[in-house]
Amino acid sequence: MRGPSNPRPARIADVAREAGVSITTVSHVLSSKRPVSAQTRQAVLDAAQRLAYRPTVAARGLATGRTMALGLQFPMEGEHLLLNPYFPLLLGSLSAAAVHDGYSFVLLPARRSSEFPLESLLETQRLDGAILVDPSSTNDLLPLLRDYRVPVVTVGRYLGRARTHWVDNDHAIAIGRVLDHLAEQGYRRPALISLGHERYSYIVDIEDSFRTRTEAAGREPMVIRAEDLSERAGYDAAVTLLDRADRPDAIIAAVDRQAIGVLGAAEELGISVPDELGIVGEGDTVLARNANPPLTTIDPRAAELGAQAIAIIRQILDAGNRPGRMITLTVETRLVVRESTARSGAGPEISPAPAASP
Amino acid sequence: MRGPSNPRPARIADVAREAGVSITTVSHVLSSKRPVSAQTRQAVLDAAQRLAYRPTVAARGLATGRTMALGLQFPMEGEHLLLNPYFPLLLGSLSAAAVHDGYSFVLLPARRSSEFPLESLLETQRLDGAILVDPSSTNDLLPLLRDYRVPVVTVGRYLGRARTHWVDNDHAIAIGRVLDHLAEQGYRRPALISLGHERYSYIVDIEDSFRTRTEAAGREPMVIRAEDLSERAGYDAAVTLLDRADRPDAIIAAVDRQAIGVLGAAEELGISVPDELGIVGEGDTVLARNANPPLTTIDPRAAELGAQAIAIIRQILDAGNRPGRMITLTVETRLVVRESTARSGAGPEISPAPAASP
DNA sequence: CTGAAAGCGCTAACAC
DNA sequence: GTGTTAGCGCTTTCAG
Repeated sequence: MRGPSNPRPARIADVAREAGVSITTVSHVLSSKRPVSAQTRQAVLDAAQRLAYRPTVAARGLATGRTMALGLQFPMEGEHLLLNPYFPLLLGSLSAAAVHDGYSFVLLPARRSSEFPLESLLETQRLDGAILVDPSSTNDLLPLLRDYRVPVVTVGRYLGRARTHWVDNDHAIAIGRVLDHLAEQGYRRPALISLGHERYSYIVDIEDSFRTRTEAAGREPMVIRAEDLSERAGYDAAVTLLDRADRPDAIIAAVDRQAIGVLGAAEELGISVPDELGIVGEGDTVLARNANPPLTTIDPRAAELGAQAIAIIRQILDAGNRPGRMITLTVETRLVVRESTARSGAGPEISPAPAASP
Repeated sequence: MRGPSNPRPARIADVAREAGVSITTVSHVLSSKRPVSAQTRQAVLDAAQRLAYRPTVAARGLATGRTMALGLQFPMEGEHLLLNPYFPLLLGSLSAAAVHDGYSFVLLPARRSSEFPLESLLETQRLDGAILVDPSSTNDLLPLLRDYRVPVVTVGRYLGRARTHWVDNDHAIAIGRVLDHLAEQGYRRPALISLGHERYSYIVDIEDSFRTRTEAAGREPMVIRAEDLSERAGYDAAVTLLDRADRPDAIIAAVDRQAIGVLGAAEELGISVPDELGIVGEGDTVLARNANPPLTTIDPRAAELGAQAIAIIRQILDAGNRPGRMITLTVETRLVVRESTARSGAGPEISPAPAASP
């Protein structure tokens, strides 16, 4: 069935009447801000369910002084070459979680510009909080939000001066898993393609853990920094790597887009994948899935990242943000093994997806 | 100077006091919903200005029954290969205009999925309206929004059954300008790279107008459909085109990303740009600007498109949407001439940017 | 042309 | 453990 069913949405008073209690009680059942007897509680919940009750966002906002709007910024503007097919996944999960909690978004630019009334927005206190995805350390917005005391949660850590709440992948574990997998498949000289500038925590993390792990294994780390996250940059980096005397037999790329470029380079140079060269990407995007051969990739678990980011915001807003006390959350990645590293001919395998660790 | 200045934002009552009138009058001045004497009006405006007054979105929403939230959907999810660096520009302008009018966004997925509580959102939280950017004709969302009577404005026309309000570029004029320019520069056999599926009005428009114009000039239209909007697809299409006996001496690509691919193909085949081949892109993105040589491109005037889309929404909401009466707005593009078509060695030129035509 | 006052739906003192 | 009630800031009848 389809189409609108409730001509007039249920109000809190309707629920109260239906459950035979006062609206106060309904309010408290829904917010759990004061104890309610189990019986009453259940009656209210049932009534709310029956009437498909949803609090009116505006009314709640007016009463609590909240706006129910969150700032949202992600690496798009001015850095188009960083466009990452993983963002859509993340945005989807952020939006789903936000909708669930009654929040909507104000899309924020990474840098101030005359076109966007940023100051006026902040001045009039219209944001309850803000979520910044992969903020570069040169991000203009973060210091500004701090000045205006807007609680900020970043997805990926901010490397600038300010401290923020954050949720991030555990990239050390991720790289460890990749290297273990490559070793198992008999690859001996893995190389890493990262990014030409270290403005993202993600890049720093994968470089560091790759270096550490490789050196621990008694090998010299092969790391090359690509221009950007594009296929082209991946291609260029791969060509350089594969031209070396001690050429790598496996390449880990910072993102799937680059990995696609690596694949192209291998193809062009007549290097067979996965036999002569293993390739690993990151993002678990369609790019990796649809490649030929399909690419082994690190799944950052975007859905989890998004949900946790919103959860942190809610926690801060509900608890009345003790300043200085930062909430940080690590989400484990998942290694998705596909043909691009399946040297042994074993079928694809997928590592278990653990829950976020607190 | 920086940081929060107003500890307590001004309320409508403050403005009323400051101007020596009632809050009713202030409200009416701001909404122009009933006549107010010029004197009083000015006094109120001045007071509001002085106090930097901004209406509280939640309060207004409560009083009017609006949510002040707009659905926003653009081609990201599930169609990652369509990622277009022009979207960030458009999103920026949409967001700026929305903020100005007090609106925030709920990011909507193009297709229903179990992860996103779309039905529940529509049942309850009621969006005031929705903006769909380049909706494909197979878009799931549009029919759903219709069923729930959410006013929809599309950027680019929707080719499915339903009619919507829309704002769109005038692609016929755009292609005309490009062809004129190419002819001036002495190019005689222009070809067009479009998209493999006709699900977007944009693609239909440029193909049609290219065909019409070329045939009118007594030539056979050379049109090839690329796989997607990626550099790779542009490259592949260009290689095919440049392999023909009657090979084109100019290529117009549907988007800048493809045009970059065309450039790569020319380079690889040893075809000089702009001498042997002229290249034109679309989007006026950094991709075109930073290419070597810089690419001539069609500027869709994203800022104007975004502002107009929001303006239409506001008009519908304010006027009380007479159903059936669709608002449509055409925004003229601008041709940005750069080296990739500068055969005559003349410096870059830019066509004037006309205002939106009503 | 202008004002007073009654809500809009919810939260949170303040009672009991 | 539960209910009464006074706002939150704005729009909008209804009076004047």
